[in-house]
Amino acid sequence: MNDAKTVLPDACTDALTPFLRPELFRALGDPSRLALLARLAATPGAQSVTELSSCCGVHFSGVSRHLKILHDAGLIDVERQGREALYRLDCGALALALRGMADALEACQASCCGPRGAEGDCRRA
Amino acid sequence: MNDAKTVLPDACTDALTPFLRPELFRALGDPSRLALLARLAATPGAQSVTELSSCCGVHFSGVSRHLKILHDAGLIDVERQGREALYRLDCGALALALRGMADALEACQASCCGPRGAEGDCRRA
DNA sequence: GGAATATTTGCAAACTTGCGCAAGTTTGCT
DNA sequence: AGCAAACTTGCGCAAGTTTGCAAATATTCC
Repeated sequence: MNDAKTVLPDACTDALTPFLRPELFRALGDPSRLALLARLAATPGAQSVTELSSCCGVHFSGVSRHLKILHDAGLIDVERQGREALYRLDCGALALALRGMADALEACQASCCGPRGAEGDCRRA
Repeated sequence: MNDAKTVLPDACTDALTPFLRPELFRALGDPSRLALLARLAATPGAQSVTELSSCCGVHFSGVSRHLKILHDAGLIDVERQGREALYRLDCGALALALRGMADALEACQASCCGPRGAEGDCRRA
């Protein structure tokens, strides 16, 4: 085994790093929050906390907290209207985060393995 | 306020659901595990637990556990070789999961908002 | 002002997670 | 067989999460 593996310090890692956001994935890592996102995605227009409470079997106070977490992660927008808080999915932000990471990863693989899949090819053993 | 919001039961949700995997995002929701993934992505070839231990300041027993979590989520492959366990990123699986969710989300938005951005348009308030 | 509605927040209970250490397992080497 | 190397797993601890209930905080409507 090579005693000094070549860890590329270059473009590869630099491009990937900004997409490695634990809080974002943590926000996505809970069933109730995923249900909320699905509901937000599947319903036209913005929805209130009480409306959203019906989608996962969680008390509305819990839903309020979940929505805050999603909002803090930049995944949903709030608009206060009277005594309601209307939430809507920021589809673009989420899609960008996910695709950005996918793209960066693949670029990384491509760059570290070399174009001809030589020597230490990472792709499909 | 409409008392009965139209929650689309159709293609939209059905296409999104398979990508809503909490364990997957949970696996991605930890800094040490993200560091491991970055390392795996930036280094050609497979790497052993001990090698990987140097990338996040975590005891190798912890790294072993992290790798198991990533593996269970389908993000990395293991190959046992003698007394070593060689891990490599399953870049395709990860990229597919991320892009799949991004695509499904956007399809969802497009379908639930109608093509002309009528009435309850979800896109950019 | 007072009642009703909508949401947030404090609190406590149950549970999960991340961590290091030590012990166990498997494999290779002499 | 004996020993070392590489990894996994059980244990305990500290810290963090999720959840419901109840109280606090707006906001609207008489």
